[in-house]
Amino acid sequence: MSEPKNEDPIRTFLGSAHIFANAVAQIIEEKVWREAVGNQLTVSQLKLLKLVSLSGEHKIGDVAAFLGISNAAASKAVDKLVRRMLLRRSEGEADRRAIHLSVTGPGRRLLEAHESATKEKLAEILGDMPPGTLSKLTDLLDQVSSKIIAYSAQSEDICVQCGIYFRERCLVGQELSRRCLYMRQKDAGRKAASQVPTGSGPDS
Amino acid sequence: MSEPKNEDPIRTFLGSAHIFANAVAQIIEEKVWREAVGNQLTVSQLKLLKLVSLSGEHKIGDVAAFLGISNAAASKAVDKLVRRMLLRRSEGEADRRAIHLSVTGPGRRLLEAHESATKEKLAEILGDMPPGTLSKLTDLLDQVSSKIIAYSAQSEDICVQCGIYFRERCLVGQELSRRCLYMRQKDAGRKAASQVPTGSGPDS
DNA sequence: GAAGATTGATTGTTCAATCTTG
DNA sequence: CAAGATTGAACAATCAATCTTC
Repeated sequence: MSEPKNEDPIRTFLGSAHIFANAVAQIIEEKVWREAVGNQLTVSQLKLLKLVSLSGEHKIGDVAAFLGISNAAASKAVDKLVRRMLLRRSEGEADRRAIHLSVTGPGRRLLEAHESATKEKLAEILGDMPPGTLSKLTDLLDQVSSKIIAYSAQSEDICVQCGIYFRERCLVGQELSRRCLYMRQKDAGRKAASQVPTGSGPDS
Repeated sequence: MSEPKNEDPIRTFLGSAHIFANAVAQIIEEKVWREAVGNQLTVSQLKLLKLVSLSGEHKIGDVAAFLGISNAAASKAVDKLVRRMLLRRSEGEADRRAIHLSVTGPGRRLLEAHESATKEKLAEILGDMPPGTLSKLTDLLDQVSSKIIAYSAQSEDICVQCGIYFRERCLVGQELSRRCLYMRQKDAGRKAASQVPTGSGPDS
């Protein structure tokens, strides 16, 4: 509808998807997010910081997979944040090949400021959407994402690229009946916690 | 729904949006598109080629705005495609500061192959969506995109970044009552065509 | 002088190679 | 030898500066 005698609906849909993706990336992430931290951090750095704060310690490879960048890029990004004293890097205890990451005090303060400022802005932008529209849209998006991801990867163990947005009940993961990186991480955390209660693993 | 007692619906929505955007960018564009042309072109190059073929001759600045990259990047990208004989670059007739771009024979053949291969794959991926779902999703996406874009830019004349996906009746542009770059282009083309029928302007 | 396009320096990203630990 | 992390070279993107044409 509203595209009367136009072309391929799939193509039309892709057009909307493209604009939407750009709007989210460029305006919400690039503009809203970065303004919230006074443009002191790039978007990748912000994501990295947030990821570590949410999910506790990580291997570099996991960080890279979550963020959708290469191993090398993740390593260098971590390096930069460590040098700015926002992240702490220590060697793994069990496996000395792996590193452990954690957020420092200043880093955590920066993130908290970011959280509240962003939440406010987003309410301003999307707050007047008809109630239910957003959740309906969320469901539809998840359905389509599942189809697309299912097409590309038959393998079970592929990250769905939730980035910093992982959540407890991820429709995409469910539809694909796939254990994404986040779920794997959680399981590992739970298993470890049952032995040594260090309190790892993201608590939603 | 399906996110029972979970967090902020806006945040949940952003998560889905993120995964969706990644799925479109990485799987549809990066994988499907590039496979369709045998990985001879990068996604940006493909978009550039397609843009020129769809909308006729262009100034570099327009190309950059459509594609969402900087002027400099656009200039260099054009350069590369010209060197590979897929694009033709000639000086503007009226305004010799501007350049005119057109697609060469090989370029057009490459694009046609891409078109049909992509269409086929997409039907395979999304073809079994319940009818109407896609158009409903399209409408919802446009609504949200409008809100986001409206927040960021008060100015009238800003491109909505449709990239190669511009269409005749763009909901986003309508909702914002904004003449996007594409529409400006069309108007200019129509005005010129009424004087000198050179056949410029994209024909849907 | 202003608008358009191009070039140079910097930054960030990837790929391949290397190094270290299991 | 395998898995993980880091480094070096190549490449693309941006910003600032320059050059040409109006």
